[in-house]
Amino acid sequence: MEASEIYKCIADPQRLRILNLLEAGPLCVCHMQEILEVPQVKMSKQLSSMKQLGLLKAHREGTWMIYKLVDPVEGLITANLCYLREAACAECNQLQRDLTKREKLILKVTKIDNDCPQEVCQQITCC
Amino acid sequence: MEASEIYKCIADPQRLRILNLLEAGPLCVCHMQEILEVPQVKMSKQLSSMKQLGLLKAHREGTWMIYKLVDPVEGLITANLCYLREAACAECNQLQRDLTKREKLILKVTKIDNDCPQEVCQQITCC
DNA sequence: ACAATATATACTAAAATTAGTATATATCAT
DNA sequence: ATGATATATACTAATTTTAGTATATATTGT
Repeated sequence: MEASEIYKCIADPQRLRILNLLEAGPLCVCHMQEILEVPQVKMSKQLSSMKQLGLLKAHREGTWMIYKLVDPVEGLITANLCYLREAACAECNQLQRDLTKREKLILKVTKIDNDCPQEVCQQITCC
Repeated sequence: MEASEIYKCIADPQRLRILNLLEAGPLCVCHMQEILEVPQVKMSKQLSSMKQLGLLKAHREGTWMIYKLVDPVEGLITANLCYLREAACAECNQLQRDLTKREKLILKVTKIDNDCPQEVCQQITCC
């Protein structure tokens, strides 16, 4: 994968936020949608472009599609997420807030709604 | 400066190469042009967009315009150049080759042509 | 004042990216 | 088979980015 392709990808704040979320663990489309507050089409298209690029893979669980980072994670991605988490900028705060929102959402859909893909809720200490 | 703006900038291989060159020291437009082998218009436009973004600054020395990175260099740029120099990919090799080409060119214009901006040739051990 | 060199800008055409609406597909529960 | 939910795709319109040609400006040397 070319560095320039990766940069083009993370040059879009939304795509960067997706990578940030997925680094913490797999997620299904609708949950990412809820965290980022974007229309379904947009989310779906961005995910598919990132999958095509080779950064993400997906599999189905029921009606859900679970997306995750390919393993091993592209080093350039890791390095930049790592940098941005330390840094102090508007975008960086957003990334942190997304992670918090992710935690809460997974807890909710797991414990309260009891309606969460296996692979996602497995991440919770007590599921 | 927003991270996404910086990523958009370095998503263009040519702009990345410019930053890579300038991290080694200031250069005038025509020398960068020669190293990267691009038409004058393109070089000029890319430089001006990067200056506008706030990554570069420029001053005149005779008919030359000398460009350099603003000080302090944007951390995200430094981190990425650093990463790419260590990495093994086509783009990374290009960056190395550019630096070598830069060394040779500066030596030539300084010692042989004797036609080099002060600030550029000052970098040479013996000028 | 004039020519040469280095660089920048205006303008236009071409290409790439993004966004939106509608529609399609897959899976599950009834 | 039908309806509901989650997701993907086709198509189009709008926007942004890039590239190219021509021209302008600034500086220097004659």
